[in-house]
Amino acid sequence: MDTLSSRIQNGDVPAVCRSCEARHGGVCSALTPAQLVELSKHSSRRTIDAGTEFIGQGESISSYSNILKGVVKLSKVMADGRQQIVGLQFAPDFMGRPFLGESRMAAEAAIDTEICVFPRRAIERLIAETPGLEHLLHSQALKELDEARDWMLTLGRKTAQEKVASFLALIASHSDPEAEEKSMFELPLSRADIADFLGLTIETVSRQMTKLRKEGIIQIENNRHVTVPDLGRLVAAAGND
Amino acid sequence: MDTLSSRIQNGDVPAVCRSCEARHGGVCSALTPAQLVELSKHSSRRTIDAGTEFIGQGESISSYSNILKGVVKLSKVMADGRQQIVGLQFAPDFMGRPFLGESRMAAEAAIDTEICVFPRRAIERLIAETPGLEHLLHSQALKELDEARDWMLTLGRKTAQEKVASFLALIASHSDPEAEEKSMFELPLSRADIADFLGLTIETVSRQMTKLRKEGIIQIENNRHVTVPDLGRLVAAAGND
DNA sequence: CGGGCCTTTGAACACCTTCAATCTTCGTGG
DNA sequence: CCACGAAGATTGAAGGTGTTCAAAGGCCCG
Repeated sequence: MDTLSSRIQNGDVPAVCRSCEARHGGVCSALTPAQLVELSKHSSRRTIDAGTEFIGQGESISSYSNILKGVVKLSKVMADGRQQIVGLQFAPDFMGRPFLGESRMAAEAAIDTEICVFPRRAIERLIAETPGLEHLLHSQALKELDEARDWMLTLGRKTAQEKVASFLALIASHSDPEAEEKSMFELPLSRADIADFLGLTIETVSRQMTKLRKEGIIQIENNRHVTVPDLGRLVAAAGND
Repeated sequence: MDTLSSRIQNGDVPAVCRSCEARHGGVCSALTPAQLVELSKHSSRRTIDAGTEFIGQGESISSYSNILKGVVKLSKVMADGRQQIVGLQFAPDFMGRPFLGESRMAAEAAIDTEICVFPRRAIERLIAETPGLEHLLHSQALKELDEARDWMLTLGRKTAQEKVASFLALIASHSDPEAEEKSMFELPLSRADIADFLGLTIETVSRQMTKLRKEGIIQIENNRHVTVPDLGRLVAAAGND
């Protein structure tokens, strides 16, 4: 629209940030061009292969990051190995636990993922001097809290079939943001991951997927590719009214 | 210590706030005396009897509040009546979901509770003009997110016995903040509430309590009064290493 | 002391898990 | 291009943990 001013504005923005999606929805959208320039000097892009854990549970944290592409799973492990995925993060989510020196969970790329890494000090300084940034992070924390509590209902009170349907509905909502009816997507998680997200076993997940398929609520190809002909039926199977 | 300046400072603080605990740990600690004066004009104390629901799921929100005394349970209900408690709040927690017009869950006093109620507009104006307040609320949101995710592990991966022990350990930690060994407290929840918090039935909760009692990990008198002779054993029974 | 509610206890059952075998998919190398 | 092997997914049968249904016991308050 206003090509002149946007050209000028872009002129101020670091080259690496110019094509970055996170600049619009992510934390960087709360920063001024000058702050972006400063931050970009200390930040770096990183590619993480599927299955790579890049933050360990209990590990001390020296950096934050932004997801540019991909899906990250956050998980907790008990001493005897039992595991629970406590959150999935998608682009352009911010990752890290502000104001806490160590991570209370592990972070692992569910599929091939790209992140932009910022030094911890730089972010904390920016938060202190940029109310808009703290507001944005506060909003994301509240959104994640809402999601965590929704999932507590799923974990505590839903049946295996409802749990699996809830998971599929969650992924569908992140794939086709505004699809009203049909939906198609690739599952970012293996059956084992889905089980750890739902508090079930691999076998139960598999059986419930088969059941949903036989009931015509979903179609599955090559294990990961899912088609949902009628989202309404899936949501109903998830127990969400 | 400096009695003069503290007298002057107290002189600026509204009478109703002077003896209020929340002024130290709660949201009000982030406000200046002048802001406190202004806010107190529009706020009011309220006593809520045990079992009274004072915010409904899906209800539109016109106020926030601070817990002065008591315990509040936050719960979600499914269409068919299945219920899950998704959080417990203690004094001096702030209650309400900033930046969202309606509540995604119900709030009910678990025991007799006192709260200080603020009009929504007043709080949102204060947040916008007081970075320290937003920081405090952000910190509380992150703390609640940590708690919610810890509980997801409990709901998804722990056995009934570990769940009940986890609940008792949680209550113990809120009763005797720094007790190293022994602990005594009154349970703020009925067996039915505990079941809804743990994703179990009343009967299973009862059976596991009996089991913990027979194993000597806890003592119970009059259903609600619990003594924990050795917190270490309870924590171990909760599966926390 | 009686009534109601909450809690405990018991027995049968169901759902999910466990253990085990088979099948599919996909990457690798011949 | 196909064959092979490993990893992941599905399916089956048996078993266990927690649920459901039912009854009895205990606590609180009139």
